[in-house]
Amino acid sequence: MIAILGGVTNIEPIHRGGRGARDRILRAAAELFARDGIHATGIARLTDVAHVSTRTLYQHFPSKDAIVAAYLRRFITETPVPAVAQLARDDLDPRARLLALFLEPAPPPDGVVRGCPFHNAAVETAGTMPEVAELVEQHKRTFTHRLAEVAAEAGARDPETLARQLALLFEGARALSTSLNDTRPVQDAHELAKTLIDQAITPSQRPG
Amino acid sequence: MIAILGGVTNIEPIHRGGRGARDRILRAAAELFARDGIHATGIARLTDVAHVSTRTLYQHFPSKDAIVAAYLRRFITETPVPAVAQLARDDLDPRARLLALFLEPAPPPDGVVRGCPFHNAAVETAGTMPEVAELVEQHKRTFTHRLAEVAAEAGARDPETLARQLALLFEGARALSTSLNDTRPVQDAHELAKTLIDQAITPSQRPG
DNA sequence: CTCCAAGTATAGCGATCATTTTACTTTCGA
DNA sequence: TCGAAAGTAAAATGATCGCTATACTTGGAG
Repeated sequence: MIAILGGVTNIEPIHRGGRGARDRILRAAAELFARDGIHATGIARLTDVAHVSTRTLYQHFPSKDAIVAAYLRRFITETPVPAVAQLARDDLDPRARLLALFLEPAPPPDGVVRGCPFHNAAVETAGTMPEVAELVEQHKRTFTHRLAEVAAEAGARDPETLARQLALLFEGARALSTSLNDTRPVQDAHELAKTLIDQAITPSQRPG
Repeated sequence: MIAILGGVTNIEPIHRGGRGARDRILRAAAELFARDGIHATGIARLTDVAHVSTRTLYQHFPSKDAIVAAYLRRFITETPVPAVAQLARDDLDPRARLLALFLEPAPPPDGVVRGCPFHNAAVETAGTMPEVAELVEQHKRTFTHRLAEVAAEAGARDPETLARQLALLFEGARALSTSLNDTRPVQDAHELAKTLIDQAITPSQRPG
């Protein structure tokens, strides 16, 4: 049972009293884990950026692994990855929502392009954190499922197949952008997605 | 100037005398970095698997970073990533070579699917190792270039575009396989690649 | 006002990191 | 055969890791 008080984002069990240390920790984690990586971000750095003492941090989380898990969970329950949030926009028709996934992301301030936080976490942890691996898998599965729903809404002949294709394209765009340190692949993915979507909606026209 | 003696793989400057410590180190690196990740692999573990003393390791490489760079360089100069090696097979026609990229990889012994070593290195180092970032970018660029060559050979109307699409698909297949810990996306990529290649070769048939 | 949870700062824990050092042994071509 | 290079084992470097412990300060509800 989740109480929603005022307009404040408050999903996790309410930690009574106190002034938002937990929140600052998670916002610091969102910034540092995504930008510098999980291994490269130590607890000390986390407490510095969050303006939180070590003790407070460990009163909110039992371990760093738990912070990593909470960091990912937040992208699911509270602040979705921006691209994924596009799927929920009610000012766009379904086709436009699918394409909005591939809008060019803002260039990173430090010049280093970073990919999907979930995928990055999977790469960094390499199966050593079962909870993280589980969260990543779950997220990618529900993401593909959401894609299929929107694809169906858009009138795709085979929504599941289109969804898997777009998921593939999305992951490829992010990953290749990271490898090349350039967001050009997102544009390529956008164009390819457009033709795939249109082919999947328009009745088949190929010979045979 | 590089001397090629006998049939032995010997590209780096010849370290006279001695019995292959350098080689064992790099083979251990290939196994451990790829499977467990770069950060998770310590020098101690590297020396254990390579059956090499710490001192010997540091007589061959100035630092761990240098080992990481050499590990990646080896995939370029000596033992290409298996999928990339498919592009060079002379028993297949160009179209089949492009498709061979997406043959299902052998399932990992430990049950943890790992993606492209170059991409993984980019994610793990997050721009903190300039030489590594440079090697990853270079590799992805030349990979796409090779794709374009084979695409041209296969008679693609626009080889560069097809190459970028296939590169996107390849990266996506590997990355999503890592995230989902399942190689299913490689099959999806295979199917999509087939239609993309055929559409790119067959004269356009779409309305307009 | 007063109490207490939530917060602060900081020192220190053992473990592990990459790297260096000391001292000794093997291999092999000249 | 003999000397130098390449190898070995193992201890110690200082730094940093995640995490704990000690001692003190705040802020807001009853």
